[in-house]
This record gives sequence, structure tokens and C-alpha cells, in this order.
Amino acid sequence: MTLRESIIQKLEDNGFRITGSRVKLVDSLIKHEEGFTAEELVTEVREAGRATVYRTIRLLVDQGVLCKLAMDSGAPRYTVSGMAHHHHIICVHCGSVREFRQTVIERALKSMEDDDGDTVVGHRIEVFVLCAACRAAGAKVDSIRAEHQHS
Amino acid sequence: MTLRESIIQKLEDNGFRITGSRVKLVDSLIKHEEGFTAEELVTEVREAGRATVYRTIRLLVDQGVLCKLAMDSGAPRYTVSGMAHHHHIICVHCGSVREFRQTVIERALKSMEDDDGDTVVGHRIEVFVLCAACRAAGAKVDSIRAEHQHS
DNA sequence: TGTCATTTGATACTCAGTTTCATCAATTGA
DNA sequence: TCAATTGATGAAACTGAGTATCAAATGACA
Repeated sequence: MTLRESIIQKLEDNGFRITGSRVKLVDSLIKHEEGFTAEELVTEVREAGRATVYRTIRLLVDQGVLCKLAMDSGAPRYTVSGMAHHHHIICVHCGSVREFRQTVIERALKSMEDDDGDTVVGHRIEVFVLCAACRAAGAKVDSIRAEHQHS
Repeated sequence: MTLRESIIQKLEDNGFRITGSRVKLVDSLIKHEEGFTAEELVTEVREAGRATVYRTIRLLVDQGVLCKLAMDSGAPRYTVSGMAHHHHIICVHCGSVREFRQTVIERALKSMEDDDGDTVVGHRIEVFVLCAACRAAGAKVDSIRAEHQHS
């Protein structure tokens, strides 16, 4: 079963209708290997209206198909979530997003549980990089490091 | 030197004027132990206009005094950053924010560097909790866990 | 105290996303 | 097979958060 099929299957299984707009949107977003913004989809999928694009994205996030990623500034990016639990590597220059998983970190975070009366319900890890492609294209790390306190 | 004094000092040292609005805003935001939103400050500090509040927050983020925290939904929260490098524990119920630091995790993330041609410039870790206060007030974990894929 | 660059704030604007509601389409059931 | 029902759509108006503009005010320093 392809990714496309499995997404459509999931919607069908959960009682949502498979409409033309939804199929067009799924077709478009699975092409975005490195994530996309809502407005990118609005522009790309002219067959679907603004409201439908936003509604469909929300639906897919709710269904666990998409992963919403709030950026420090600008609109959030969405990625098709391959792994059930994962984190993100984000290029600070082009905004592209990749998934990763690091069991050492998972274990360390687990060990924090109940340290001071709070109940841990989850966590999120984002690693900011200058991706190989951007570096090759001449982007320099220094100007970026300054505006990213995350270091 | 108090926190208030050190913030004002920093602005002065960097050539910014110490105006009535800025002092009022600093006075207000240092009271928010658990973070605040821009609109909260707009409401609280009637002596300063909307634009000034937003400008001052941006200035303080630039100066490293405040830490901007993009939320999954809704406006970002700001915290006075005590430690130079730290991460956040966020209550998914009330939105309050606390800082933490975990050297094990730092080390694990450092070891990821240069795994696949990307240059790591920073990272961010957020731990989502139901804080002790909210749990005591009767908030239940289960309803929250569902909507937070972060687990 | 005067000078003047910096800061302010009212207002208008932009941008991202949501609501509304009339219309349309997919499913149900007779 | 054909209504009836319910869910989905989209144009447009709206909301909320934040920014730009620009004349007026003000803090720093001579």
C-alpha cells in the first residue's frame, strides 16, 4: 500500500468522505518531502478553496497523518509523519524539515518524570541545522547562529 | 543587582534609552514568573501603547532578556531567561512555563553533529506536563494526552 | 536648558487562519 | 433508482496577532 493509499484509507476508515478536493490535497502534500506551509498548498491546489485547504490540513493533523511544526516566526510547517514518535531537524535557512529519532534522549527525558510533582505528558525536540544543500549554495552559519539562541 | 536593575542596565549599556514605558513594561514582565503573552502585557500596562509593547518585547528578545516560545496554537509566550542555555517545561493546561537544563540530553544532541552533512546550529527541547497546581485543581491527564502527539 | 536622535502611540495595514452560510455532493434507505 | 439526509465545499466576511507609518513627545547629553 502506498503512502497515498494509506492516508486515503485512514480517512475512509474513520468515516470521512473521500472527495475530489481531499484527494488532490493528499496528492500534493505527499510530494513535499521536506514539509510545506498551508499557504503553499493554497497556491498549489487551485481546485480547493482556502477554507478547504485549512480544514483538510487540520483534519490530517487530527488523524495523525500530518505533523504541525510551530516555527519561531512565520507560519507553521507541516510534514507527513512517517514514524509514530519522532522529532525534527529544521534547516534555519530554507525551512526544510526532516524527522529523526534518538533513543538516548528519549530515555533521558523519561527519567525526568515526576521530578517535582508535574506529570510529564510529552515532549518535543527540534534540532536546527544549516542543511547540506543550503551550505553548498553559499549560506553561511555565522549570520544565522546570532539570531538563533538555541545554540 | 536585582533582575529589574540588570535588565535596565543591559538596555542602557547597549545604547537604548530608559523610558517610562520601558521601565513600566520591565516592572510588569518580571512579575510573571511563569511566562506571559504579548497581549497580557498590552492589557496590563495601559501606560504603553500596543506598538510599544510589541516593540519592547522584540527588543528584549533580541537582547537575550526574554525567551520567545512558539506554542502549538495561540500566541507565543515569553519568559525572562535566567540561564543562558536552557529548555522549557510547559503546562499543557495553564500554559505556565519553567526552565530546565539536562546535560545528558545536551551531550546526546552534540553527538549528532555532522551525521549527514548538515551543520547543527542549535536545538530546542520542550517538555509538556500537567503541572502540580493544575492536577490539584482537578485537571485530568487523559483528555490532554489525546491531543498532544508529543508523547 | 536647548538640541536632536530616539521613542512613542494612534491608526491603518498585513498576514494567517476561522466562521458563516448558501450550495453542492456522497451516502443512506425506501 | 431516486429522494432525503448529512457531510463537504468555497466565496466572502471576519478575527487576532503583529507590523508599518509618521507626526508628536521625550530622554540623553552638551
